[in-house]
Amino acid sequence: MSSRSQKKELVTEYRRQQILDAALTVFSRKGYGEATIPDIAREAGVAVGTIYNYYPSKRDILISVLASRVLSEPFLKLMEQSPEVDDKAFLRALVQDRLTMLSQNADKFLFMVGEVYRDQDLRRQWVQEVVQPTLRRAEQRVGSRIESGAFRPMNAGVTARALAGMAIGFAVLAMIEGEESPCKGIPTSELAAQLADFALMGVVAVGSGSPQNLE
Amino acid sequence: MSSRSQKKELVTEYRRQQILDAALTVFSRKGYGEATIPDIAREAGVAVGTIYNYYPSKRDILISVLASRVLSEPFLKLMEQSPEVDDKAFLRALVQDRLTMLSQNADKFLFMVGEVYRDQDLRRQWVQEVVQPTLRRAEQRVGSRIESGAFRPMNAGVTARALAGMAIGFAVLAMIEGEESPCKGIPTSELAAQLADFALMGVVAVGSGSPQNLE
Amino acid sequence: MSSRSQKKELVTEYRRQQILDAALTVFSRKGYGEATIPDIAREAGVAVGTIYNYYPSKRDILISVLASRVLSEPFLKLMEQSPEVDDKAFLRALVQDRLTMLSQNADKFLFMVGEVYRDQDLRRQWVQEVVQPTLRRAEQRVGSRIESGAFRPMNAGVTARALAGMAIGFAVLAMIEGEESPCKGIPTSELAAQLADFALMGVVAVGSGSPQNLE
Amino acid sequence: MSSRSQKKELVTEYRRQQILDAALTVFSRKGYGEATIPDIAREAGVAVGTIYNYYPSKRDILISVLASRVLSEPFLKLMEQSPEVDDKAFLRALVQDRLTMLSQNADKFLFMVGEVYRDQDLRRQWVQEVVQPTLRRAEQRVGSRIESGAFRPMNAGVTARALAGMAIGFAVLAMIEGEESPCKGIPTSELAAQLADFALMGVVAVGSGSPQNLE
DNA sequence: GATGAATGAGAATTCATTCAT
DNA sequence: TATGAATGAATTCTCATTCAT
Repeated sequence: MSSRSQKKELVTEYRRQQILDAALTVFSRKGYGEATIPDIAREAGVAVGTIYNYYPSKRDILISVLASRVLSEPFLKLMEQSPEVDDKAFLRALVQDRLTMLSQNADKFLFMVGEVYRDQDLRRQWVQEVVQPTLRRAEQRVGSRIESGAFRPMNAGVTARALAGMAIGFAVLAMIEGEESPCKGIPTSELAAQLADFALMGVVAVGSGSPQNLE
Repeated sequence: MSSRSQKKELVTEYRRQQILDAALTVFSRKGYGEATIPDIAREAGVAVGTIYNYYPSKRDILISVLASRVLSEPFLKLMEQSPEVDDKAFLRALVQDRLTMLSQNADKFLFMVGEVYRDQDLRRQWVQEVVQPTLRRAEQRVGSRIESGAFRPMNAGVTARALAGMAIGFAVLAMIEGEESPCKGIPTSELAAQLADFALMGVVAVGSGSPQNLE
Repeated sequence: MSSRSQKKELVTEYRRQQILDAALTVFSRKGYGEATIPDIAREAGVAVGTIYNYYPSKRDILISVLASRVLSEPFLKLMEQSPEVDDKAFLRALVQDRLTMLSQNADKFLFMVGEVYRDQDLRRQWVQEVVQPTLRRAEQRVGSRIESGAFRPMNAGVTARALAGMAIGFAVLAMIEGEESPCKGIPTSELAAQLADFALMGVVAVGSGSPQNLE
Repeated sequence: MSSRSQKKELVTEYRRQQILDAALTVFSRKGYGEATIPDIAREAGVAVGTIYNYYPSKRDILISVLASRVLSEPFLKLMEQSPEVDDKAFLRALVQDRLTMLSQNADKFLFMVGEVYRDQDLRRQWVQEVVQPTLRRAEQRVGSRIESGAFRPMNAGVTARALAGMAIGFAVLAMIEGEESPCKGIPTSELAAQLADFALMGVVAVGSGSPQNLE
C-alpha cells in the first residue's frame, strides 16, 4: 500500500523534474516571453494539458525553474568551500570554478535577469535565501583574514562584493565578447590565476615609485 | 523649398526620438516580450499606425532602441575620460561615475540582456562598435602603466576586463540586493574609494606574513 | 450469493444518488455550462473516473438530474392534494405550499430552464410525464366545480393554467425581486390567503358601480 | 471635421448593435455557456478580434445584451399604457400584449434566467431599474381603483404582483407545454379575454351557493 | 503622414473524457 | 470498481500588423 503511493509520488516527482528541465531548456533558448507552453510540452514529451496538472500557469513554471534550477543550485557549491587551504589557492580554485560554471550556464542565467528584476517578490526571496547568505559567508571569510592581519584593514562587506562582482563581471564580459574576446585563447586556469593575483595584490607594483603617485 | 523639406525632416526625426524614448520606457517597465505596440503608442502620444510609418516591426524598434539608447550612450562617457590625472584619482572618479550611471540606468539595461544575448547580429554589432573599443582603450591605459613600471607585469587584456568587470559586477550585485544590501548606507564616493583601493592594491596586507602563505 | 449482489446493487444505487445530489448542487450553484466534472466529483466525494462508471457523459448527468430531482419531485406533492376540503381552504393551502416549495427550490429550478427549453426531447418527456398530468388534474377539479355551479362558466383548461400560472409567476417575481420586494415582510400564510381570494373572487368589488364600467 | 468624427461614431455605434444582435441570436440559440465568441463573430460577420475591440470579455457582452435587448426593451411598452380606458378593456389589451410579446421572445428570455439569477449585481440593477418601476406603476393603478371603490379592499402590492405573475406564469406554461397545450388552438384575443375576466371576477359564481362553501 | 478599427494567427488555459493501475 | 494522471481539442483572449479614410 505504501509502495503504491510511494511509486505514484516518485512518478509525480519525476514528471515535475521533467517539466522543469524542459522549461529551463526552452526558456534558455527563447527567453521567457517568447517561450510557449506547447514548446515546453514538446521538449518534455508530454501533452500541453499535463503541464497544467503540475503548474497552474506559465509564470509559476518560471518561478519554479528559477527557484530550483537557476537561483540556488549553482550557488550551492559556493557555500561549501573548505576554508582550510591558503588564500591564493582558494581564490584561484574559486574563481576558476565560477568562471567555468558561469560560462557553462550563461544561457541559463541570462533569460531570467529581467524577469527577476521585475518581479519584486521573486527578487526579494532570491536575495534573502540565496544571494545574501552566500555573500555573508564570503564577508565572514574576508573579515577573519583582516582580523588576523593577513588582509589590509578594509570594509569586509564592500570587499566581498567587489571580489564576487569581479568574478561575475569578468564572466559577463567574456560572455558578451564571445569569440571576439582576447581572453578566448587563454586557458581558464591561467585566467583564474591572473584574476586571483589581481584580487590579492591589486595592480600596483610594490616598491615602485607609484605608491607616491597614489597619495 | 529647402526650409519646407528641412522642417519635414526635423519633424520626422523628432517623431523617431519620441517613439524610441517611449519604447525604452515601456521595454524597461515590462520587458520586450510583454510590451505591446499600443503601450508604446500611448506612451509616445501617437497612434499605433504612426509607429509603423517609422519602424517596420516591433523587433526593429527594439534594435533601434538598443542601438541608440542602451548599448552605446552609457559607454560614450567612458571613452572621454581624461587620462591625465593620477591613477588613484582617475580610478575613483571612474568607478564612482560607473556606479552612478549603472544605478540610474539599471532598469534600462536589464530588460535587454537576454534579448541581446540571443540575437547574434545584435550582439556582434554591439561588441564590435561599442564594447571592444571601450575595453581596448582601458587595455591600452593599463598596458602603458605596466610598461612604465607603475603596474605589476600582468596581462593587460585580462586586467582591463577584471577592472571593468569588478565595477559592473559590483553594481549588478548592488542592484540585485537593492534595499537589503549592507552597502546601501555608504555614500557612493566612499564605495568608489574602497573599490579603487581594492583594484590598485588588492586585499593582501603588504609586509605581513601572508606573502609566505601565498606562495 | 443473493446478498452479495444485493449489497452491490445497493452500493451502486447509493453512488448514483450521491452523484446526482452533487450534480444538482453544483449545477444550481454554477449553471450547467460552468459546472465541471471535477466540481461534481469533489462535491460527491468520489474520483472523476468513478462518475464515468455511472454516467457516460456530462449531458447524461444533466438528464438524470432533471428527471429524478428537478422536473418531477416538486410536482409530486401537487398530485397528492386531498380534494375534500372546501375551495378557499384548499386553494390557500395549495398556494402556500407552492410558494414555500418554489422559494426553497428556486435555485434548483432556474439553472435548468434554458437547458430544458433547448432540448426538445427533454422538454417533451417532462411535459408528457409530469406537467400535463398535473395540469389535467387541476383542470378536472375546476371543471367539476363549474358543473356544480360553484364556479362561473369558463374554459377549465385556461382557468387551471391561469391559476397555476399565477402561483408560479408570483413566486418567480418574488424570487427576482428578492430582498427588495415589498412582499418580503408579509408572512407566507397571509400572502397565500390574499392570492387565494384574488383567484376566487377577482379584484372587482361586487355590487359596486364598477360592473357598469366593465361592460 | 465634425462630420468625420460623427460618421466614425455612427459606424462604431452600428458595430456595437451588430455585435449585440448577433450575440442575442447566438445566446438564444445555444445558451450563454455553450455560445462561443467565434459563433458570435460569424453571426455578426466580423472577425473575432473585432468583438474584443468593443467588449472586453464574453461576460460583458452578456451584460450589454441583457441591458439593452432583454431586460428593459420589452418592458418599455408596459410603462406607457394609457390609463384612460375602462379596466376590462385595459386588462384584456394588456394581457394580450404580454402574451404576444412573451411568445415572440420566449427564446430570448429563457437563456438569461439562470445567468441573471446567479449574477447579483445584474439582478439588482435589473430589479431596480426595470422590474420595480414597472410593478410600482401597476401597484399605483390598482391602488387608485381600490380607493375609488371599484376594486375590493386588498393589498395593492400583492395584487399587482398576482396579476403580473398570472400573465407571466400563464405564458411560461404555454411555452413549456408548446404544441401539446390545449390552449394552442385558442386565439390570443380569446385567451386574453378569459384571463382578464378571471383576474377581474375570480372563479366563483356570484350569487351561487358557493359563497357559503367559501366561509 | 496620421489615424485607429479590423484582422486573424497564435497564446494561455480549461476540461470532458480515457485508461492503465 | 475506484482512481486520478494524461490527453488534446476547444475556448477565451491578445496583439502585431494592415489599410481605408
